[in-house]
Amino acid sequence: MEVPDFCRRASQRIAKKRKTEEELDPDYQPDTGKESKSRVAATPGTSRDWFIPIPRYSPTREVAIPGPSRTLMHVTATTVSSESRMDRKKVRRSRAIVDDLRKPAPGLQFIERNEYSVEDWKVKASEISKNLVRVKLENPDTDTDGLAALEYPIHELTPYGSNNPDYTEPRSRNMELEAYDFDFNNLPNYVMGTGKGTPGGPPNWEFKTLWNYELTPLQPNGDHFYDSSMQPWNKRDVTEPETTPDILSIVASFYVGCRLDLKKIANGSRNIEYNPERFAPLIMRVREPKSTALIFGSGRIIVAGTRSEAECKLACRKYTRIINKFGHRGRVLRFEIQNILASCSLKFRVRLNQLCKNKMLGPLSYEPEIFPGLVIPLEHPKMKITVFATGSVLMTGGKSEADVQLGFRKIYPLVRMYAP
DNA sequence: AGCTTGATGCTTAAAATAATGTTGGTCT
DNA sequence: AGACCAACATTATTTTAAGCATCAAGCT
Repeated sequence: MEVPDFCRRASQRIAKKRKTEEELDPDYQPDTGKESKSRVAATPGTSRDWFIPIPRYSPTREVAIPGPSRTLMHVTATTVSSESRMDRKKVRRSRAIVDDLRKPAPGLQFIERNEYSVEDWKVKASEISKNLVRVKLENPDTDTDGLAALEYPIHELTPYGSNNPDYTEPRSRNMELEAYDFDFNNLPNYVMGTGKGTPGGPPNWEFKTLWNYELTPLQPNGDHFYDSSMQPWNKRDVTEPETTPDILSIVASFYVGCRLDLKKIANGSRNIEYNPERFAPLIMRVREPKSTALIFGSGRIIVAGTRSEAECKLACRKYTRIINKFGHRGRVLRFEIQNILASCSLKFRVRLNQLCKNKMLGPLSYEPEIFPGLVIPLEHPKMKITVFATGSVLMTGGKSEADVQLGFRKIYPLVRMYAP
């Protein structure tokens, strides 16, 4: 049997590692691989001298799944919910095992055993984008759910909704879940912006317009998605938001201008953690302003946890002063705010299952079984905003307080449309 | 035994940092 | 078969949201 190239290299590495470990420890017992789930069991009847390592994650690739329905699919990887830290580590390594299915790889178990037909995989959740539906699958071999997400053309799927006798309610408490609805043609379409948007095309819209008018989704009308004689919105002013976002944490970085002796600092100061084998930098905390710093030997320092730009700068000066007590001559150089996290409550609930179908901001990922929030990416200012069904909003990635306010004002009219 | 309750820890996002580890590809 | 390289993961810090799993403790 021809051994795939990546398997050959893997067995080489193992042999090399075993050799060095044997040199260090004469009583060394090689790992049999029985315990490790990150390894895929070798095909029955073949030698166990090499194992099949899981191919690396590849964003998308067309693969043919062997089995009764040899459907062409795009394969993407996804994360797994509710796994322990170690399990997640294993799962990450075992993501996208179908990556190389299309290549002739005679040693790969899942081709030979013909077990990976679409019918054999348990459908866990789905997400609609364009005319493809994403389905998360459960892999019977690795005992991990959500191992891979496959994208099927919709017309090749059996409807998996309430009409299906096998249908079970998702275990999520969020009963707004409509991800099991595969009927793409009946997705609601919204007319937005100036009202001159091309039917079927991307809506032509501006935030300014959104801000001025509360938009109302129009009902599909025959072959067209909306009736052109109708006004695309109700001319009603959107009320000003009742709240503004509060800054929860700022992450900033700066450079002290010289290399630092972390051992010396660790031995002489309080409120520090230093375990270079576990994590390279020294972790230092001060009470006022309440913050934490990661101090690297290169002289770069990351300060996290402050609640305003002014507090953050003050904390940076404080850490520099502490460091200078140990013989360094540092200054605050190249200070830069890297990330601001802010939150606020909208005071109304948001229908996330409808919001995620809005095409205004591109494809939005919403998988309530994995995480109950809907993440909306913003380009200007570049940040990500997570909206929860309860109306809580989290904003991450902002570079300044002004960014946060601007981002919130941009997103508010959009989520306002989806209030009950 | 089976239930409820509370605590804990994980999921998502962002960002910098940097040594070390892993993995697949290419070349000799 | 082995060297080498590129690219990425991992380790940790901060902070919150809501949902879920998994514990322990207490009660019936």
